[in-house]
Amino acid sequence: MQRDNSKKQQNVTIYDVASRAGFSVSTVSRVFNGYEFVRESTRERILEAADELGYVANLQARSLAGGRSRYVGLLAPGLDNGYVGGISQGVDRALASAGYGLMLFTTHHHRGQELAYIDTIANGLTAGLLITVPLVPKSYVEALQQQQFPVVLIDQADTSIQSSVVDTTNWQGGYTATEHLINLGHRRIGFITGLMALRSATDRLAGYKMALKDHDIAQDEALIVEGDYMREMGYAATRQLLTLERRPTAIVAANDFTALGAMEAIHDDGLTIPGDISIIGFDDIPEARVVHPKLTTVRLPLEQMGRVAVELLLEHIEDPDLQPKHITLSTQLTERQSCAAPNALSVST
Amino acid sequence: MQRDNSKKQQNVTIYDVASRAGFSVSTVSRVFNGYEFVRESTRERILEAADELGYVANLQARSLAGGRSRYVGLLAPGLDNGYVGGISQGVDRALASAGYGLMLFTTHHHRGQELAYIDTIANGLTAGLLITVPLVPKSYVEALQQQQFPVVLIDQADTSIQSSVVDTTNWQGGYTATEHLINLGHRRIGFITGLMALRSATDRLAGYKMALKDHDIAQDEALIVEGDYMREMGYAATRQLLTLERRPTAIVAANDFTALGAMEAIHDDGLTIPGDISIIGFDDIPEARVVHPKLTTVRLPLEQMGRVAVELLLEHIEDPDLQPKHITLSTQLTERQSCAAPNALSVST
DNA sequence: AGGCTTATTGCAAGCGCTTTCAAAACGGCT
DNA sequence: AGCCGTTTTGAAAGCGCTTGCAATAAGCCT
Repeated sequence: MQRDNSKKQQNVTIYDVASRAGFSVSTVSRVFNGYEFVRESTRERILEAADELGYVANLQARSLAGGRSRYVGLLAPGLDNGYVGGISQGVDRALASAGYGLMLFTTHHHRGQELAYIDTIANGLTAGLLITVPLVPKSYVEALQQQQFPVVLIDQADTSIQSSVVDTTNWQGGYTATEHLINLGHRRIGFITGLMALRSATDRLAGYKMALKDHDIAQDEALIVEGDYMREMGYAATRQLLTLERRPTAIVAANDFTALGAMEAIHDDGLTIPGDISIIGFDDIPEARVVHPKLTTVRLPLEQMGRVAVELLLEHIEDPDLQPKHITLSTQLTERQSCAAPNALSVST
Repeated sequence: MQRDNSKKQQNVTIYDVASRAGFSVSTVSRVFNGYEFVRESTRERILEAADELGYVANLQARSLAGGRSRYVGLLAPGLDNGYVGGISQGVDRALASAGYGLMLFTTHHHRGQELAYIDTIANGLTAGLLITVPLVPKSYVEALQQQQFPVVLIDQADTSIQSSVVDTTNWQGGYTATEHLINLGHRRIGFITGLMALRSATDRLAGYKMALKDHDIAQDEALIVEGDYMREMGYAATRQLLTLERRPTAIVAANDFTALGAMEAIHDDGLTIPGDISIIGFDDIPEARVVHPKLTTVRLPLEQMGRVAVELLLEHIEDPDLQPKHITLSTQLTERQSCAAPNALSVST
C-alpha cells in the first residue's frame, strides 16, 4: 500500500490506439476480437496504429471485462517426476496448437495450497483446469463444477467424482505385464504395489492377480508387498522380497520409480537383471530408457493423455453444458532389457 | 463474441462481503491487503463474512486496479529435461515460501511464441519474470526492461544483456572435471563440447584446456569434438572418439545428456565404464543417479540457482530501481561410479 | 467541556477492456 | 427524392478491486 511500484508510463492502451486511428475504443476492441462487421479500411488503419504504438492487449482487463481467457491451467504435484513431465508435454503441445497458453501450477503436496491455487485459477485467469494431482479433494472439484468451471481430471483416483476424466487401462496393464513374465517362463512373480489409496494401484494389482489365476498359478501373498509408488519403498520392498526363502524370479513394480528402486536393491544384493531376476515397471518415464539395463515397462501414454485431456477440456470450454466424459487410453507393453526367461537354477528351486 | 460463457451467478465479490459485514468495500479491501489501520473488531467481522460467503479475491480485478500480482513467471524451453526440472523446483519452493505462486510458461523452442508469452506476462499477470530459455533474443529482454519489468536471467549466454543474471562457474567446472581425471592418471582425455553458441559451452571447454595446460598435457585437437548438449550428438561424438587410433581413456562431456549418449556409445562398442573408459558429465540431472554405472558429474546447483534467482527477482520487484546483479554459484564435483584410473593397457598405449 | 491529534472508514474515481444499445451511414429500391 | 433494411460506429455502463482524499469517530490534554 505504501510502496509505489506504479504502472509505468509505457502502457499503451486501447484508448491510445483508438485516438491514433481516429476511431472509438469499441471499434478497436472489435478489431482485436475478430468481430466481423468492421470495414476493412477501418480494420487496417487500427491495426496499423496499434502496430506503430506497439500495443499489446492487457489480458487482465480483457478477462475482467468478460473476455475469454486463452490460457488453460494445469495443476500438478510438482515438476520433479517424469510422470508429470510427460503429461505436461502433451498438454503443452496440444494447447499450443489450439492457440492456448499453458499455465502450470505446482502444489508440492502442500495440501492447503491446492485450494488456494484452484481458487485463484478458477477466478478467471484461465479458461479451464486440468488436474493431475493424485488425490484432489472431491470437494474442490465439486466447488469448481458448481461454478461451471471446466475441469478435466487426469488419471484420477476417486471415481465418485462426477467430472470428465482421462485415464488408462491400469488393470489391463497389470495383466499384460504379468502375463509377459509368465510367458517368459516365470512362475514366482513378485508384485510391489503402488499407493493403495489410489485406484491405479488397486487396478494394477487386480490385473496381476487375474493373470496369475488365468494361468493357473497359485497366488502367494508373500510375493505381494505394499509400496507407495516411490523409489525408496521400491527398494525396501524388494529387499524384503529377496529375503524370501523362495525368492521370486521376476518382479512387477507398480510404477517405474518403484522399479528403479527395485533394480537398485537387486544390484546391491549382487544379483543381476535380468539374469537372476526380471523386472518390469509401469509408466515408461524417461528414466526407464536410461537405466541399465533398460527397463521393460508398461507404457502409459503420458503425452497422449495430456493431449486428450486438452481436447476434452476445450470441448467443455466451448460448451459448458457438455456432459462429463470418461476416456480411457490403453497401456502398452514396451519391451526392453530387464526381462528374460528365468535361469534354470531358479526355476528348479 | 457470440457465445455466452458469461460469468456464473456464483461470483462472490467484495461488495457482497462488504454489505454482509456492514462496511464499505474499501474497508474490506484494506482487510484483505493487510492494511494496518483497521479496527480489530472490524477486521474480524469482515473476515467472518467473507468466510461465510466463501469469498475469494479476483486476481484480475485486483491487478487491474493496481494491486500487485503475487505470481512470478518462469519462461522455460520445455518440461522435458532434468535441467529445467531442477531449476523450476528450486524456483517453486523459494516462491512458495515467499508467498508467491509460480506460473510456468513453456516455449518449446517456438521462437515466435516466446515473444507472445513475454508480452502476455509483462502485461501484468505476474510481478516479474525468470528466464531459463538458453538464447532469449536480447531485444525481448530489453523491451521488458524498458518497461521496468523485473527480469532475472538464469544461466544465460548473452553477457551483453544488461540484466540480473544467475549463473554458475562453468569454467571452474570444466577445469575441475578435467583435473579429476588427470589426478586419476588419465592423459588422453576427450572432450565433447556443448552448443558452442552458448557461453556455458565455451567456458567449460576453456576450463578443460586450461587444466590440461596446467598439468603439462599437450592438447590434441582430435580429442575435442563438437556437440550440442543433446544426447544424440553425445552418442555420435563418442563413436567418433572411439575410432581414433589412440582413443581416449576418459571423456569429459559438456553436460549429462551428452554423457548419457556417450555411455550408450561406449556400451554399444562393447567397452565398459569405467574399466575401459571413464566418463564425467556436467549438470547432475536426476538421470545421472540412475544410469549404470552412476554418472560422476560436475554438479550444477540447479535447485539453488532457482532459489537464488527468485530471491534476486523479489529484490527487483521490491525495488524497481535496483541495479542489475550478477550472481555466480559454484559447481561441485560429484563423484560416483563412472570414473576410475585408466587400466594399464590403455595407459601404455 | 472544548479543542486538537490520530485512528477508522466511506466516497468515488479509475485500471483497460468488452459489450449492449442506439445512432449514423450506406445501398438499393420504388 | 424518399423509404427501408443493413452495415458500421460510438457512447456508456460496467467487470471487481485499489486508493487518494475527505469525513467521521476516538482519544487525550488542558
